Amino acid sequence: MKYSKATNYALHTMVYLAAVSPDKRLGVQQLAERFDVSPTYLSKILTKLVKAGMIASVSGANGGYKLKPSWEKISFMDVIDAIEGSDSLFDCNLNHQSDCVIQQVMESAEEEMENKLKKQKIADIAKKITVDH
Amino acid sequence: MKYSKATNYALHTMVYLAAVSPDKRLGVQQLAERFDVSPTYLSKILTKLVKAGMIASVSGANGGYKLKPSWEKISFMDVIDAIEGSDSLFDCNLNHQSDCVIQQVMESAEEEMENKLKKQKIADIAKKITVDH
DNA sequence: GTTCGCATACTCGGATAGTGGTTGTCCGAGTTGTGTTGG
DNA sequence: CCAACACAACTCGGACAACCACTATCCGAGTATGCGAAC
Repeated sequence: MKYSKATNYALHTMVYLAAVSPDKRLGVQQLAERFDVSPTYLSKILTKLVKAGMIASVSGANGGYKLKPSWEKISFMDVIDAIEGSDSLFDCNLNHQSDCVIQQVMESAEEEMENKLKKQKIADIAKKITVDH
Repeated sequence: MKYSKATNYALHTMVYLAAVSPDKRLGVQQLAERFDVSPTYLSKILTKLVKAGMIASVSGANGGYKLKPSWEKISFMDVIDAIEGSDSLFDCNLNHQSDCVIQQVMESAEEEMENKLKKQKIADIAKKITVDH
């Protein structure tokens, strides 16, 4: 089990947008070049972030992606949910009568991680960035 | 991203072995029937637990699987590691100069979950089981 | 009664295959900025 | 000088393909148990 590369690209893009300049519009080509991905693939990932309401896309010449006004509230968890979906990491598909105790344990452990990720805002990390990411 | 079904089967098997009777030997057929899996597939999963030193397998007539003496120390995390491997959930494969801050955030969040899973012993959960699981 | 051998029940592990999700690529369509042309 | 038009740059989104991990099955090999036959 691993987080997908798409999640990685999404997180890096968000942090980069926040670090460089939250108002600046950046073309997918520049972003793709920076992260060494194909532009069309990155575009597909960013579309998910657009649908989740985190960034805005501008078509046409000089178009690109830009953070939306409410960007400072966005957490790591938000981005991950947008890409991976918000399903639980663990599903007990066995049909026992009662609620599955194992399921409960796994979910509560997962919550620990999610709480940490909800606290971590993209904006906080963007401040720490110097050149890269 | 999801935990595999194999992990679910492994956890259920461990809890079941601990609940029924830690010394009792159970055939893979009974176990498979209980969890509604094919015996050969479950056997393949349990082999990983054997190699991790959690259970012992006995060949031949009246053979089966049994918990090893040290079973009470086994945590959820141990079982998950045995099945899924102990790699980090998140790998930043981008080559930036410095250490990736995003990677650090993800790893620390993951640790929160892992700590919880390390505290949860199979034996503790086995006590809560009545009939099923 | 004891021992040997065989059938039986069982796990082990490699080979194999289906399936679904991830990772990409390709391309046509739509959109915006810019420059050019014609009045 | 201004308006209309054409072109270039760019994103959008669907279709499609390669790849890999997960899931699962099959079967031959090895192993322990128990029963029966032979001495």
